[in-house]
Amino acid sequence: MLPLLNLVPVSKFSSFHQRAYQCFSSATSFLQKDTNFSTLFNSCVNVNLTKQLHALLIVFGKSQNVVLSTKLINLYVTLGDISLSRSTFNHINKKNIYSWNSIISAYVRFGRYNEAMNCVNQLFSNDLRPDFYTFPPILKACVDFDDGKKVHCCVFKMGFENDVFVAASLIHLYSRFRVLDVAYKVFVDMPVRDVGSWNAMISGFCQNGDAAGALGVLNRMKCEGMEMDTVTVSSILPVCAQSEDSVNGVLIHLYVLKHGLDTDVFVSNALINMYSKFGRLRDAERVFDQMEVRDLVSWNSIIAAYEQNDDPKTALRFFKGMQLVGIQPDLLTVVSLTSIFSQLSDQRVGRSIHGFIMRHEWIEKDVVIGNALVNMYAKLGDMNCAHTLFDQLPRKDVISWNTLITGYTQNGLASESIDAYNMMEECINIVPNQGTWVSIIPAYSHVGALQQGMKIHGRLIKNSLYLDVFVATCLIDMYGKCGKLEDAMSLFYEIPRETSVPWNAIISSLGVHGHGEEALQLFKDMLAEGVEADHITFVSLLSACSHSGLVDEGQNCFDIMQKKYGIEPSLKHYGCMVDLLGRAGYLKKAYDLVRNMPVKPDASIWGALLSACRIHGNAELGTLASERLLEVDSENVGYYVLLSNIYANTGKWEGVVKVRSLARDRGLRKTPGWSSVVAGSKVEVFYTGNQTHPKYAEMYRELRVLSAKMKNLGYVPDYSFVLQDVEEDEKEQILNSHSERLAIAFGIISTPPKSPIRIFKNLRVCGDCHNATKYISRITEREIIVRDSNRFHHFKDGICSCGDYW
DNA sequence: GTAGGGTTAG
Repeated sequence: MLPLLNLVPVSKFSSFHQRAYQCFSSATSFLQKDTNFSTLFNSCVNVNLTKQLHALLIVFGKSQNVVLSTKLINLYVTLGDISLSRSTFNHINKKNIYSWNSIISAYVRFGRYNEAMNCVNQLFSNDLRPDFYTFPPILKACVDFDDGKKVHCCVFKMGFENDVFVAASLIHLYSRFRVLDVAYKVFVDMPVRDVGSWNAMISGFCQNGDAAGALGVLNRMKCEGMEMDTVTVSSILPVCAQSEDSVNGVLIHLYVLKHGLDTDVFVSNALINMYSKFGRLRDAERVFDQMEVRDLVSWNSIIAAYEQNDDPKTALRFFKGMQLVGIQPDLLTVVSLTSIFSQLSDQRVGRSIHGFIMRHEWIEKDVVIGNALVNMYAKLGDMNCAHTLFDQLPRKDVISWNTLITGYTQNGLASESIDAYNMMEECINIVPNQGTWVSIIPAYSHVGALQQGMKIHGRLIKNSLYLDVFVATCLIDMYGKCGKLEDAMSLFYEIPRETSVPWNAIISSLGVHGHGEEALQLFKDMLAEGVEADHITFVSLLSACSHSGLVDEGQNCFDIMQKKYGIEPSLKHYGCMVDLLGRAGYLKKAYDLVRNMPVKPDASIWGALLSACRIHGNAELGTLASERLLEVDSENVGYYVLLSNIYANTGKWEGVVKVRSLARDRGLRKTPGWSSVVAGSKVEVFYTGNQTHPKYAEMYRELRVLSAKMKNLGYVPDYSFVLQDVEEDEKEQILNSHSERLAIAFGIISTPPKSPIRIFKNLRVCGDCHNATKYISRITEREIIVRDSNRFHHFKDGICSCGDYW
């Protein structure tokens, strides 16, 4: 009743009340002692009128009439005032079972289960005998207590078990306690079932996520000739949404229309949510448009629909519409808002939502809202705020931790992410879940922490979670990124692969290892197994072609992606194509592609072109690309470095000086280059030019010896990779102190002879170091695996797997 | 005069 009142437009609201008041006044002006007061209750549409009626009952000496008092109790509850219900109840001298039932169900309706149970205990200590009506509310209250079984025994002893209302409550209770077999037993033992009994059983399965069970019961219901009602439909629709069963979902929608169930708010809300999950926003909006009455859930649902389907602007428009009709946002509205403003990258409004939440003290109320805020700050790239807020959360659950860990990983702060994960593992009450694994494994991949990643893999094997497609995909990616391509492959063949997700990961792994042909073959296999390619598949594929110099194949993929799959190329796809053409030396073609793009090229596109210019020493186009680049992103220092590289390689030292001073003026500093090497179970990190390592002298000696041997075999240092304008012998010294060279030297002196060396570099590997590593692999008879920010290089017997093409 | 089974989340 109450929410309905809220929905009456303000203009109509007053006349609605006026009418009720007139009705009430004209009825009460002729009151006599023997009036039938019951009829007056219908006019009491608000608490004030009810209070007046209450006063009249007292004046006419009817306040001890248990029938009228019980009516009052119920009326006050309907109007939302439980304390008036309670005082009315207290004033009855001779309470009967009706009044007890009313006050108990009143408390249950308000979720005040403790008080409901107190009443129950008082009732039991009186001489009154509970009846059929007493138990359903009690059973509902039992979800907060563990004595459901005790109440069931009581129900059983009193012979109420066969009452359809009591049985439905029992089914509901056992479902809530996740003992579906007992719930099902109650259900099948019922001698007579009404639609409510079927609904209780169906929703029991639904709320335990058992779609098949729910649909099974629904089917039987149909066979027995029982028609679905609004409750059945609103229980089953979320299941269709969750199991992506659009066939049944749409069939049920047709049923709804045919039987006129669409006037029910619950049904329409469930339909909106279902269509939203299917990504069918037009259908969701049509349902919303056709609703006669919309409540808070309807608005929240349509807002969330657009928010979750990446249309924050429309979501915001609906939020404004909601404010316009005077519906107050609740916690869930605000959760959507946090996501909307992180999608819109709107820091300012994001902060104001934070303020709004603080003013309403909602952080204390529900952990979800705090998590949503942490997530918002993380998505806005402000990990300081995210972490501060996280520390202040009054309650943290596993999702709070996952949000923090993911935030760090996605902002490229892998070691902070790992720190957060380690802190989480110290909390005894937090159990990591799927979300934890998919946020921590990528962090391990990022820093190449293979050992830790494998430890998690081992842990996941025990609970079979490694078969979860998302977790497994992270593991595949990790093995790929840590150089264990065979392990990535064998895991890939172990797991279910009906969706594109694991395929994309393995194709991308093959790509960064330079196995373009195999990547193309896997793409064919994927299609042969009937798996549909998506836009990410093509990013992986195009980048695989690019790494292997498969220009024609890449071009072909780019074409069929649009023509056969109808996928519009995104910036990522264009980036891959520019990279593919540029690296292969088709600089003009690459530039033409950029000029004719229907979308505005961003920094990554110009960056790809610029790095192609560096490879092919085209200073002219390089300068042009970098000019465009600095227009769209003048903050990224990497691009200044690339341009200064081009100038250095072409001997234009004045250009180098110009770029450097430009970067300096803008307060940008070069990202320090570092390389790490795995020695035993430890990971050692080296910075370029770092001479403070305890074993530096030993490493440097090793490098001198190697250098002499390399020169005998024909190695000539390539000084164009030295950016400083210094003397020749100093240049050699500089090359020898590159971080990747230091890491290799450390690997050689601290691991057994002929064992493989694994190196990670945060930037791209230097060209001279690449050449030198080939010689080193031959001299030391070692396999050297270098992963740089772009791809893998496997050095063996003096050659590199990338064929010097990178 | 009183009762059951239903929709939205990080």
